[in-house]
Amino acid sequence: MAKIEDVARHAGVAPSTVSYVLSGKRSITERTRQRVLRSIEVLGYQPHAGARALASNRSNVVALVVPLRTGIHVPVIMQFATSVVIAAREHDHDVLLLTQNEGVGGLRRVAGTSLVDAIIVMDVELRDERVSVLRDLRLPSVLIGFPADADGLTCIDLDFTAAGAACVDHLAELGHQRVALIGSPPEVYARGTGFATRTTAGFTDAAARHGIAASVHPCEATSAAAHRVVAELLREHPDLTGVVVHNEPLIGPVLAAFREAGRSVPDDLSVVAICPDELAEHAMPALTSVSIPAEEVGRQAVGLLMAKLAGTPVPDATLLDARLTARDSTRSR
Amino acid sequence: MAKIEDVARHAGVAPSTVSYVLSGKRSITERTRQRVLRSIEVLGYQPHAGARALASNRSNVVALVVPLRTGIHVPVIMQFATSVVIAAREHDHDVLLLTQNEGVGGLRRVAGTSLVDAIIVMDVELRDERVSVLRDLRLPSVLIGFPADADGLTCIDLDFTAAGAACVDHLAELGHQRVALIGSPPEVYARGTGFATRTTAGFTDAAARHGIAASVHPCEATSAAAHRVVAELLREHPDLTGVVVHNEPLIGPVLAAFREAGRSVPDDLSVVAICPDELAEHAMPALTSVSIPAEEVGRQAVGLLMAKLAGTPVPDATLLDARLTARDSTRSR
DNA sequence: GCGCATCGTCGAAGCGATTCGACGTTCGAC
DNA sequence: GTCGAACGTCGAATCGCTTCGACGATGCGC
Repeated sequence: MAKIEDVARHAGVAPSTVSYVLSGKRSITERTRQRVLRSIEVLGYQPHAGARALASNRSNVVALVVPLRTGIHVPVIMQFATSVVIAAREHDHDVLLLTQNEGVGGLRRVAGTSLVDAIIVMDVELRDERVSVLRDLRLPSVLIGFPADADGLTCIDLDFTAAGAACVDHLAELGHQRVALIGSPPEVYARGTGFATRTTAGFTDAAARHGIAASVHPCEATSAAAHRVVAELLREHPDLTGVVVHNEPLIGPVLAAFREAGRSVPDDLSVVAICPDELAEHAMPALTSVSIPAEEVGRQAVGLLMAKLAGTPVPDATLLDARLTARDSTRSR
Repeated sequence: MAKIEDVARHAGVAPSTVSYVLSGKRSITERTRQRVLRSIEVLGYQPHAGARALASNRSNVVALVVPLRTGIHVPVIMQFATSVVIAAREHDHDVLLLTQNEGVGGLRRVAGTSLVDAIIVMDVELRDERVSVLRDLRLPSVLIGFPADADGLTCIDLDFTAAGAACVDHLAELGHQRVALIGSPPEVYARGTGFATRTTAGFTDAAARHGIAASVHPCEATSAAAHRVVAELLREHPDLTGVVVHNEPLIGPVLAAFREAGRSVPDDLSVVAICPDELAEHAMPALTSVSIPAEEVGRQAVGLLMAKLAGTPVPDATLLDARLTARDSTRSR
């Protein structure tokens, strides 16, 4: 493996010059710059990551903590993780994967050993022990989701409150008088996961504002549970005409259950989903939805992190717009 | 941040002694060992990853290349990735996440900069350009899946041939005379992804061996496509009584389609799935299935990698047993 | 009681980059 | 024509750890 010294010798310059060519931190004559680049190419030189990290005090690696809990939709996580990796690469960084189960210790470890320069944490809960650790670590970090006490932390997420409200606004505009929200599994609410409770709040408040009846139904992510909830809804609220589903794996089963119960979407019932766009587009019928912009969140999270690494100040909270796209599952009455 | 020298001073020993306490590469008197450990704890010492990597020529990081293509079931990937991370941590390694889209360049980069010690590649295709690169890199690697030319490489996967066969064996034993396989989307076959073609082969061969009629149906992972395939099956093969589904997202929709077509599972039709156990258990009815042991594959892949890193010889190919679990979706005729 | 392994520890030499101060040139301003 | 600033390059120090050879002390066999 060629080292910087080899490159320097080959190009007839000092090692430091090679370093400056690579980093651009000092000006270099175009002529020697080209010569050095040529040598790098000829020798196939690739700087040693460890040496670089040691000397520069930067590893160019960011940690990504992904959840592995129940009740959260895996494809969304994956989409998000992927976009983080891609965005990080665009900023010349790599991504170290950490799982929830290493917990706080994992954060301390990767920070303490200088393995990573910064941390992204997904699926933050209202009361999250990692939050205080992150605050103590002197590494930049970005949280996906909002803890109860977000002071001094950088957080980003879809504006779920607005998302819940947007669904109701849409249904109210179409003239619906009673709506229901089929939400995340009970354990998710119990954990105090921000996105679930915020959606409910937005949903409930908007319904009140419009003066229409509303109810909230947490639901396990199984086909059986979906059928149960649907049966219950139809039984207890015969006047129900608008349904919001905020639980990705349930979308198919809920639609199927309505169909099997003899209710047609959108003729008898209007359905709005909060889910990634592809999911809404591929459903039958295509669903009116508020999209969960996982990719956008990932990209922006990395952007915030890089800004912090560069010392640029960033906003504490970033809420992404809730955009509702009308498709074929809602209709006015 | 405390360094090894601080620990050494605090414990009254040489830095090298601290290092040996940590690595165990030379014997140390229990008394000084304890003293050093104490100092480490008191000072909260954590070795600098970069310095360690530079000096030892080992980063203690393995790269994991995950696919981000269409037609592969995301939760399975995630399960697998998670188990890799956990297993790696048990061997004191971390995991660097790479995405397919960085391609061969990504492999060259992380290897060339000594960022990682070893590589795990998921979703290997029959003709995969990464394969030759991996062979050239002098880093240990493990492939999940089998390329056409696996010479000199370490591969591991579920024995999909056996899985396809096991499904047919089970149905044949129950007396079924015509079976169909609903498989991955066409593009997956087109790419030459090993697991899809191997399942089909096992399925077809077993059917021939049992002398029963069989057909194979690639299918997009959408509810609409599922309905289409089911309709086609019922129309073209009225004598069909056994169905194998090897396409996770389709399981729900296929069951729903049969139900809507007035066919009961398992009374009219027996269904066997090839999918993770939880999925089979949560379906309605619970599905007889050959499980995809993602976690097991992940753990073993890491095990193989660690063995290679330690210089222990490992088998070129590891095929995990296809275990069929009978549940409520199959019945004899 | 002597010589020889073995054991436990030390010191110093790397590992391969970055970075800072220094130093000779060049160029524009006066 | 001189002076100073800006520019381009170099050399050396440094980052924090591992590892190898050396060396005194200890234990064993004879």
